[in-house]
Amino acid sequence: MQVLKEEVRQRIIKSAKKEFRNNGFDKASMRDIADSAKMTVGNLYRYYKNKEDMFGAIIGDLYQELKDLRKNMPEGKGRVSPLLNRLVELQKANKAEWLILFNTTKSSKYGKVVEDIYNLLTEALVEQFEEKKGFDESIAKPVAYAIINGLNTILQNERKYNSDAAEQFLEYMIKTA
Amino acid sequence: MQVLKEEVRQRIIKSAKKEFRNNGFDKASMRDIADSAKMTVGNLYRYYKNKEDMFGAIIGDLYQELKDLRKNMPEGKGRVSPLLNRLVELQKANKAEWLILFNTTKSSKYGKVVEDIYNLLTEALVEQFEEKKGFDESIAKPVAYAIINGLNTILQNERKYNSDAAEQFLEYMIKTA
Amino acid sequence: MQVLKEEVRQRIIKSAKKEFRNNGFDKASMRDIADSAKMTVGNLYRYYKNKEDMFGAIIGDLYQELKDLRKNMPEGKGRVSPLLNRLVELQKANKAEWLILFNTTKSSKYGKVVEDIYNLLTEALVEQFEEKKGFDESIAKPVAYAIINGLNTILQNERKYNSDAAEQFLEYMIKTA
Amino acid sequence: MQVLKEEVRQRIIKSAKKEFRNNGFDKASMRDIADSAKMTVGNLYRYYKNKEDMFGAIIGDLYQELKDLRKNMPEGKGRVSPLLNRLVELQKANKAEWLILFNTTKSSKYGKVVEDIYNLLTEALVEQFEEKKGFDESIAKPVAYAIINGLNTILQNERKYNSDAAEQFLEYMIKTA
DNA sequence: CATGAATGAGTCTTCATTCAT
DNA sequence: TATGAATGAAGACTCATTCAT
Repeated sequence: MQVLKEEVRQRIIKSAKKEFRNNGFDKASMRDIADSAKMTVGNLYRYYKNKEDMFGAIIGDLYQELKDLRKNMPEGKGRVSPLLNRLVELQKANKAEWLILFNTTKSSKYGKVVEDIYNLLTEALVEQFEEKKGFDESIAKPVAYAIINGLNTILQNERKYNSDAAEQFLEYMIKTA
Repeated sequence: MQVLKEEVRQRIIKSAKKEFRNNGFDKASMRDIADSAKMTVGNLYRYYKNKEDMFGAIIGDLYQELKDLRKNMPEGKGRVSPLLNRLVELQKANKAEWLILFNTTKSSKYGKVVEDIYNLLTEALVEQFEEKKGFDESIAKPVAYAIINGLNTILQNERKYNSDAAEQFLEYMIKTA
Repeated sequence: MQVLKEEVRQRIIKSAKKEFRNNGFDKASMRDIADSAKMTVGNLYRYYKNKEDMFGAIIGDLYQELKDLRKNMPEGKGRVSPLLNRLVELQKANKAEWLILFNTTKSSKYGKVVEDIYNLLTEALVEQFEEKKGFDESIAKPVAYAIINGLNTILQNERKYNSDAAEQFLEYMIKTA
Repeated sequence: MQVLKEEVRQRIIKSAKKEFRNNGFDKASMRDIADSAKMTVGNLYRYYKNKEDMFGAIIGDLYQELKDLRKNMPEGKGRVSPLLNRLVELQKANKAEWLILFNTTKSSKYGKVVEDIYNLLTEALVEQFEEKKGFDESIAKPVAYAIINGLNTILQNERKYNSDAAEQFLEYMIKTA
């Protein structure tokens, strides 16, 4: 059964997404991906140089967007809102990829970006907290993690992205600040 | 030099905690644990049946506490606060174990408890949101995840548990609700 | 664009020669040969049954010449010179093939011929040494290998075969004997 | 069947030597080495970090000697003899290792040394040829290869190193120069 | 009570060869 | 006549677990 290249590539990506999402990069098995894509392991390597390359094919675009986020965002005070809006946008557009990327171990090349996003949001929150009395900047970091993990939860649990929930959740998280 | 059984067991647990915390269950290496505990791999297996058993010995107590949490907590409205207080208490008392447990994959036996805690908090929040206008119950779950992940971030980043930060963070997360 | 069979065959042989010479039989890659010949791997197999067959197509003629060498050479004393002259002739005429063949592992079918050439020269030298005092026949074999490997070195290092060097080298190797 | 570590290490080295000598580094198979040493592949790796490490354990000493040869040899004219004597000495003391090393591909880390030895001998010969009329320096390189390959042939063919043959062969190769 | 040697199934990856189109 | 997708067996290497001593 001879198949078109592009169709095969899609099948691989689909299987790989599932595998990476369920098991993370390290525990994802090329054999399992191959089985699930109904082909041999060897054939995987005709499409992707190696596991990392395959991973990159999946989360590469999102990875770039996130890497560029810092320089594409306004600096200084009041940047929390635009930043969050952008993050939600990216989440919506890259649901599976986002979850895969954010479950990657920090040590890998791709894990760095995730860390950086947390830091970016933390910084933005620090500035915001400076304005308001009552909250110490020491909670900026936990709040940043809270926000992103909360958003990820929404992502994880809805078949289609629940924009309402995201909006409401952000309102909840931010309004006090 | 004959060593007391209990002393050895402690050495193992100490090394295993470090290893599990740094690398997670899957990537933790029995050999590294043995090396760090200054003994041979074989000896590890005299004290613990296998890797999972050793894991259980570490997070077992906390695991029990969390499993019993549901029946030890008051039911009905207004249980958010006591629940959170109890969780913070447990975190403080089991810092390393908590982080190890909450970074475990959901699929394992121990992952279930973590899920259950998220659910318990979610339920409590649902009730609370019902009272207040303005927030839908659909965000109860993300808020629950936000809270716990925020707390974990505090745990992860301070050498000694920063109670102030935890308190402040909870205040931030809850006061609107 | 339909291509003539013979032209294609030549392209393959040319690429294969380069590949075999650079990497030897085992490390030569069919894919690289195909790429370098600007065709697909599958097509290679329409022209040659397999890698070994392709190898045979390259060194086949030289292989035959060398196989027949024994019966085409005069027997008895004084055959060292004509033998060496013939070898140099063949080297000049089959530079790439010669180097490919002589770098092949002894175990293969083609390795046998190489061994046989060494033996033929050894035998001729034995006779020669018997005449002269001073040299034992036990060094006939090392001298045979020395001669051929020395010639190969010349082959390997000059862009165009350096006849002077070959002549001088042979003179050096033989004059005493 | 529990065995002493050192005995096992010896068994591995013995099998590895045979395998490396027969097939060279690249084609040597860890599985075959394990089989021939009557153990599992995994166990090989308890003794040697990887294939290269195992290779190094075999030819490491000889490799060092050869690497240091240049600086341990006299400079200037008349160094051909001492150099050859030293080479023969090393050959005698490291028969199997020598043959393994000299059949290694030039590209590897260890292949460099072999090349260097050929060059060292070539240089020494160039000087010698400058003195004598009649031979051009262009044959220094082929003569160097001839000498070493001739010596290797002796090594390869005798069960115990045939010192007489080596001596005689060198006399044959050198006396004219 | 402890050692550490050994196993075996698993991992990613490569490549000559085949075959549907 | 040619393509290139797919296969399958092999390669080096890792690691939790067992067991003889």
